[in-house]
Amino acid sequence: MAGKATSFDIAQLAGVSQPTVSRALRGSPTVSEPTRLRIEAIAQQLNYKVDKNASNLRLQETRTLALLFFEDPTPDETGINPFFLSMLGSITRTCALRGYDLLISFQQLSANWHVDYEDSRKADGIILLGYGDYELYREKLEKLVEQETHFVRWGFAQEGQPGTTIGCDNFRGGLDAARHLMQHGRRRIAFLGDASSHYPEFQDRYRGCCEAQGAEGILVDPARQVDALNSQEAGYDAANILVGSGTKFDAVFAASDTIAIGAMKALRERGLDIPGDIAIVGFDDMPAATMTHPPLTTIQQDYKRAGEVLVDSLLQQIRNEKASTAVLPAKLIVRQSCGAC
Amino acid sequence: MAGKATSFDIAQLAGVSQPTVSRALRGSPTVSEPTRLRIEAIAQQLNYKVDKNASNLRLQETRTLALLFFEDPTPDETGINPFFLSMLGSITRTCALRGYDLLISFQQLSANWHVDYEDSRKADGIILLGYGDYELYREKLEKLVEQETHFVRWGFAQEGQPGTTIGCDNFRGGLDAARHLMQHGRRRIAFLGDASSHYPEFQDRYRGCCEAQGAEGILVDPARQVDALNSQEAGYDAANILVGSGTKFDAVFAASDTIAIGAMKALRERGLDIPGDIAIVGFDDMPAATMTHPPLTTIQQDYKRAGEVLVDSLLQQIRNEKASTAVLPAKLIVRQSCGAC
DNA sequence: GCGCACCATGAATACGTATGAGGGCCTTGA
DNA sequence: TCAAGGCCCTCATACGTATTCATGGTGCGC
Repeated sequence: MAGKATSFDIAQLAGVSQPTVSRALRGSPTVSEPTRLRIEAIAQQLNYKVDKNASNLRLQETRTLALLFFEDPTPDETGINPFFLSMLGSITRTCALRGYDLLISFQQLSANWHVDYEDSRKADGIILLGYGDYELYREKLEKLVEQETHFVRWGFAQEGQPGTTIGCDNFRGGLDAARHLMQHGRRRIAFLGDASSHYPEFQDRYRGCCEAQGAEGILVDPARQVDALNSQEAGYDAANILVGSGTKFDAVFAASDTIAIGAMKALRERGLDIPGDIAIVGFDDMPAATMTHPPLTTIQQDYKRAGEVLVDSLLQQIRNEKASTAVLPAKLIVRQSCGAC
Repeated sequence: MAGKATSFDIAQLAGVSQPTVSRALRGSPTVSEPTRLRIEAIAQQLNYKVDKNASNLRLQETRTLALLFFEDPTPDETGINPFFLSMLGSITRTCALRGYDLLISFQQLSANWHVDYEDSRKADGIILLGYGDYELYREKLEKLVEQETHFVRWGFAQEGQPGTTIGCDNFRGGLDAARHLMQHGRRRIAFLGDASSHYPEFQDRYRGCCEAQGAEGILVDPARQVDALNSQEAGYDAANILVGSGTKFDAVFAASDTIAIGAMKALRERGLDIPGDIAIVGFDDMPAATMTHPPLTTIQQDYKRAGEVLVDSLLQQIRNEKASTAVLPAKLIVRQSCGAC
């Protein structure tokens, strides 16, 4: 037997026709029990596996999802958001459970990769994972919708957005972070992170932070907000700018753990004690948050649940069911950088 | 035009036959220039993409590689080795450059996933990434070889191993780590990590460490080696055992950064100063190594190059060329935990 | 003006699977 | 004994592409 076994090979050995083999292996009730067992035995013996290409061609589906990581600044492999990497495990596992394979890529969204994948029938749908300037890729999303591509996106969820979005409750996360800091006596909370509408996740976190302070009667000082993109360097620079400006603050709420880690380095270099002088809270609960010194108090995004919801929502779309947009809860994880322990 | 455009649709619009369309789009020289241009224009206008399933079926190849993460202990998504995640970026990028897609999975190696993937023609070859008890999966590898599956593995490279392996120079890495510690006055180097043949990477690192000490006339005390699997908890426990045993040591060489981070926590809790009392060197240079306090001196594995070599070696095999086994250099990255700065 | 070579294209077919339509054969009931 | 009906299977075909072989037309040389 040269090459891989086909359903014809099995048919010949079993003394039946090829269609009977196909039906037997798919569990069709029109094949009699003994015939089915005989075919299954031969298939196993030949180590037969259904040829996915042929099967997919016939069925007009791929049983494969595509995952696209994109990051707005240079998509250097070092720059992959660790939070997304954590989510990757959950996504692959969920795909496997649902009987789907996962194709993965780190291309830029600006390439027309997304169009290719579904059109060329490599995948039945696409999962988009990325931070970045929302305005820049909004029109890409609109094009996807227009072409009726099945996709879900991880990010901030808002009315009137193109496509289906799954995200966490950034506003509530910011609210909880600020509340927690205030409960431990901090009254001057600085925010490190871009608060413009181009980075809506960060903006929502900042809004929650402001809301919590307002509820306590604290007037939010805009000077305590310093823009920062999502990198350690940006956090480092932002913290230095903040200290250098002379603005008084006794706590930092960083828009991400990555920013927080950079900020901690800068604060420590300036001789400030964490959490003695400055309490600090991050966002994401990435793995490295437990390894900082002191361990970082942060707002946890449930990456495990997020992966499941992303996959299931996408599969709903593929089955032409109504895809559910969802907002997942964010949870405060208290460690030591906030001074609560 | 219902559904996606096919080559027949284009043929009709261009007033030619389907084979001509196929030839034109693949750049066959037997199609005249004007015809080709006309066809290309129509294809673009219809947003035509070659159906991969049909194409692959016809060509009997998939232009896809499969990546399998496996970890010997419970493959919990939290437990994914960060070093492998770093490599992922490089692998996907290299695949993209070579015109291949990447399928990904976190299954256990014990499932017969690996067999499925190539047999069911979902992928032309497999990349295996995993740490763990080598003896346990050796027979799996032998089975892969027997079935003539194309695969490459990241890990320790040794004569007589089944299949093709790409790895880094663990022995040399261990040697350099110990030398560096000795150059800064440390004479009693402890090793945290399993040194049995079940974990050959760790064993090689330990061997290098011993060799370096021997060259300086230092008698290696076996009491300074404590077994540890690759986790923070294991590092934490091992360091506690070491301290508790009363064995004297002034430096720790950890078999991985993860172990080192756990050990640092334990040492600090015992009131030991790093690097004042104990110098410490890790292995891997995972992203978190820069975030520890103090930043961790470590042996860097070049994940970027590793990803390229893995992909290219696998592609060589697929083209039936002789696949090259390679050992990549390991490089000492000096930070502050070793007391050199 | 005829034959030959050559070029561009069309016709036919294969890749391996899945399914609707149809056909034997056996059972059952009158 | 024969018709009806159910069961199990085969026949034919479709999915969309890529290639081999065949064909028609053109130009060139003698």
